[in-house]
Amino acid sequence: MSCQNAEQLARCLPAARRTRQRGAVLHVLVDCTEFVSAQQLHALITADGIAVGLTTVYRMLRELEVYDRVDVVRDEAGERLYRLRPFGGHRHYLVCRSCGRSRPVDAEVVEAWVDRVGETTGYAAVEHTVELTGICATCRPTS
Amino acid sequence: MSCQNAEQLARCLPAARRTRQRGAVLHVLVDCTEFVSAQQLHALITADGIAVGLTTVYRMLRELEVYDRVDVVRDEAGERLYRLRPFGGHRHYLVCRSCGRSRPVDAEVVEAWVDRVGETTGYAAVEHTVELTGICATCRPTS
DNA sequence: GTTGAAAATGAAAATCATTCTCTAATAGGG
DNA sequence: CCCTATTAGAGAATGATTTTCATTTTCAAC
Ligand SMILES: [Mn+2]
Ligand SMILES: [Mn+2]
Ligand SMILES: [Zn+2]
Ligand SMILES: [Zn+2]
Repeated sequence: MSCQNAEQLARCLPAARRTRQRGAVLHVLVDCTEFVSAQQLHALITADGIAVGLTTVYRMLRELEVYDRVDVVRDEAGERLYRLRPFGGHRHYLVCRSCGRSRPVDAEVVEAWVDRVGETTGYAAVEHTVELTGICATCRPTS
Repeated sequence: MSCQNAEQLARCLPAARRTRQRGAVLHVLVDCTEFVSAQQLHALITADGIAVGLTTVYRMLRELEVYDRVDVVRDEAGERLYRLRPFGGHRHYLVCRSCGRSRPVDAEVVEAWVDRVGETTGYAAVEHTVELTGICATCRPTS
């Protein structure tokens, strides 16, 4: 089910030791096809019958974020949602406000625009956040 | 100093009554040229010698948001920052991560891209968040 | 000018995701 | 096995925002 391998992922991180907990977080995260919050992820791991502290889940997600292995978005409540980054660069997503399912969108246009803004304005180290939400076909009430 | 008028703004909201507090929030907000948090705004009002509860400030900002009179961004800590919306439609901003100064950017390209994504994917009611941050010329260390 | 119902206020408490602290557990090299 | 630096995690702390609810205020009607 994994589009990435948990062991491989572990090797990208600087952790000195291999623990049951770190393994569990990565294994479950690899199987997540949608964005999940730290708490949801913790619940999923727990549901698998593995005991891992919430603190550890938060720690690992932050670590993955620092090492650019996850994309992060905020939901409407400001809660942070994580998803393993499928490929090299980051992606942007269109998330259904009803069911939460997301699909990556082609944002080349936007990336180019961001670069241009950086050049035009003289701002350095320009970073961007781009998030799209909508109601997917499945969730749309049948008219 | 106002690019908008507080009284005019008050009329856009559904409030049934005119109070000293509501007036104060709007007056101070009108003079803010940069994004401010609810707490900063509260401090500014207090500094003006007007007593207004923090609760009331939060309430008004939420109201202004519901009625599309403010643009809202989140800083890196996830805190919400508000700014009166200058014109009809919403704007996107390039915010300096060092000093917080922001400038609107021309995002026509992005708006068009968003529309296209909506059409292409079949998602309804597509909404977007686009935020840019960088380091402005003033803040950049002189090399 | 008075009155009163509804609206608005705000102090204090609650919420809740996230971070911090600090002790106990343990991985893993020697 | 031993030792110790690393990791785990329970519980407390944090802090922005929201909720509660008793009190105050507005303003239209009298
Ligand atoms: Mn991008
Ligand atoms: Mn836009
Ligand atoms: Zn959906
Ligand atoms: Zn700056």
